[in-house]
Amino acid sequence: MSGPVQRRITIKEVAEAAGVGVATVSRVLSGGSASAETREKVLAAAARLDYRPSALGRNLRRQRTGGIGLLVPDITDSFYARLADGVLSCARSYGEPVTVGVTGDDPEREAELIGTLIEQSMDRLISVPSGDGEMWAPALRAGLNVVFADRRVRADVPSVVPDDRAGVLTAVEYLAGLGHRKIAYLGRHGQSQRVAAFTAAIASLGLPADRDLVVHARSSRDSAYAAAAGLLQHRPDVTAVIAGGNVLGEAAVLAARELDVRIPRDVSLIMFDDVPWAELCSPPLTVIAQPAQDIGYRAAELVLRQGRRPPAVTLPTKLVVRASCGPKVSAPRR
Amino acid sequence: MSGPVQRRITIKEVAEAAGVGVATVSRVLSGGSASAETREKVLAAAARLDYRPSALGRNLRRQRTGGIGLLVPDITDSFYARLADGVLSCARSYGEPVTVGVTGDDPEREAELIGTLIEQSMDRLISVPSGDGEMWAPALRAGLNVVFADRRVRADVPSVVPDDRAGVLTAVEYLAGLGHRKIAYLGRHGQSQRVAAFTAAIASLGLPADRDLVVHARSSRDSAYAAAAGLLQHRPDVTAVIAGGNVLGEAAVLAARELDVRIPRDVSLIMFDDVPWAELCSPPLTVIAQPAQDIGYRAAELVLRQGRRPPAVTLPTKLVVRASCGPKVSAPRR
DNA sequence: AGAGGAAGTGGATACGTTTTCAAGACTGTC
DNA sequence: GACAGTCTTGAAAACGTATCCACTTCCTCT
Repeated sequence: MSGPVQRRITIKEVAEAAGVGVATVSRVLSGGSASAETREKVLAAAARLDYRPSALGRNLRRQRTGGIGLLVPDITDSFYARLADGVLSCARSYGEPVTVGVTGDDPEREAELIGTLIEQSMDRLISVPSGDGEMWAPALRAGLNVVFADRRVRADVPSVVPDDRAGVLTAVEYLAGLGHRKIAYLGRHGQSQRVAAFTAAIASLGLPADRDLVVHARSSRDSAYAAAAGLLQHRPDVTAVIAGGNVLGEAAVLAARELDVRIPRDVSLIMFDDVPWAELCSPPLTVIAQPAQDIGYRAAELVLRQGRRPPAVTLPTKLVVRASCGPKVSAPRR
Repeated sequence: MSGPVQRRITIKEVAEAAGVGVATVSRVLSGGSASAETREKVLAAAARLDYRPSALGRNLRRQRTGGIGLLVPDITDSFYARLADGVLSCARSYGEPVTVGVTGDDPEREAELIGTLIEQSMDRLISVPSGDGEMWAPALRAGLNVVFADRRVRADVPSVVPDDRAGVLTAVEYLAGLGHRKIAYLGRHGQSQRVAAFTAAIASLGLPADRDLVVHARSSRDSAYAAAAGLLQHRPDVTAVIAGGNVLGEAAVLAARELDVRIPRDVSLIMFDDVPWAELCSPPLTVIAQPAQDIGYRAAELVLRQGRRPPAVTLPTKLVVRASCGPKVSAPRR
């Protein structure tokens, strides 16, 4: 039914049509030097034949595939979707295709995806690393151009991260200012940086340290809900919680509602990451806004620019006060 | 500073190490016939050298790049993010990398991205088409394996779409049942299918037809807000609106709040696409749930299976009643 | 035992490009 | 007018793989 597929035009045919050698065509098309007359002829022939250079041939010759590999834990998470959008936006202005992989915060899956990308000879990679980044050693040894986003787990890899320390500190200070002393942190695996910032903030403000006040969830929504519900249920003494991401925050609101814990009367909630629905939520959520898109964009810039690269760039976060935090009530909730 | 990058192992070296010819190595590794003894030797040598076949060489030889190209209007939109997640999930089980492009619902950008992917010799493409799909003609002529997702704009391209007709009809019937007669549709460009279903549903229920009751927005959040606000402001007679997607719904809630239009007292709202925050919203949003992830997964299956492909698969939608719709009040809002 | 066939194997080729290299054409200077 | 220098050009090699084809070996059937 469908017509005969038309064979692809090669550089050889263009050369023939223009009456020059293939080398000349290649040079003209990649901006090398050539006489005005030849350039004219080649360009005309290429246009006439609608020639499109094959990335396959070029890549094999150059021993590297263009484009960028991007590894995120969960593309369904608004934060990573925005991060990806930033990467895609930057890559588009360079005309570079982006190959996306979802790690699910699983180091094993991440290693597997790295393998696939190496097989493709992708030499530029942006990743939100899952574990401690040890699986990156072979990739780095192979000369890959790697940039980490959102998390900084290796000193030898340039990273673009939000200012976790300042963000967490702001949140903790804000809650402490409202009288809260038992503050819990609801995080996901892989956020070691942020957890460290949390315990440091707690300590610096002289609040009681309690390891059980940091709870971890996997990347799935179910896991987030379970963690949030568990926290709310088993620790009636906590009066404020910081959710380490928008799906954690969503889970916290849901769990609170289910358990009949009122926000902010019974517990105050601060969510990391400002998402459009935070304002629509009931109550509107106080958040630590993170420049997700910028993180992606800057990471892409870093990985595309060949020049010397700064070891790390940290982007500011911002506290956006809405209505999910209130003063601590004296009576502990039942 | 960084150690010497280690050169890549080639099939030639494996052949040498195994004491066989390159052809044999290739055959063994791609599952061709070989004696048990040779297979053993080759596999051992490959493992010992940690050989990874180069996708570059293979692709050039095969005249096709593996992997899937995926084109979505906006990866930031939860619907398309979930759709992409479905594609990625299916592709992963086949070990195929996925290259993602963002079209912004702009046919020109879409054409540009198609060009980039053709240049990469990608021969499998999944797209949420932006316009009427005319820019796909060259790609199809080039023999590309294309599947449309979410929208069906060409009969000669297999498509995986939600059941727009049934979904819209359900929504309109539900609203009509509550007494609403002036129902507006807030859509985005590219959703011709759904708009047609809307006008058809309106007609089939004997409601007054009014072309101005369907309003269009571009893919950006700003545009969505402007469209929603405009509709709410200029048409005080509409008592119910159907938002054709989650960002439209979000914009409608925001605009209503800004304009002091109460939901559902002043206007009822049904949103296409069930998102986690719909339940968290105030009021919780009544929605038409769409199987976004399934759409992506099925599309990926279709594009990966070489066999005969059905012209179209339609996935069911579901009305989820929450609290954003109420009976029509007799007095028109001011 | 000889013929016929099947199965295993490796050399050679092609995929489309970029880049090197040497040769040719041309310009300017002494 | 000869020579050094610059600029332009095309033939050829290389990138790593899959596949064609011819060759050898081994088995089976007459």
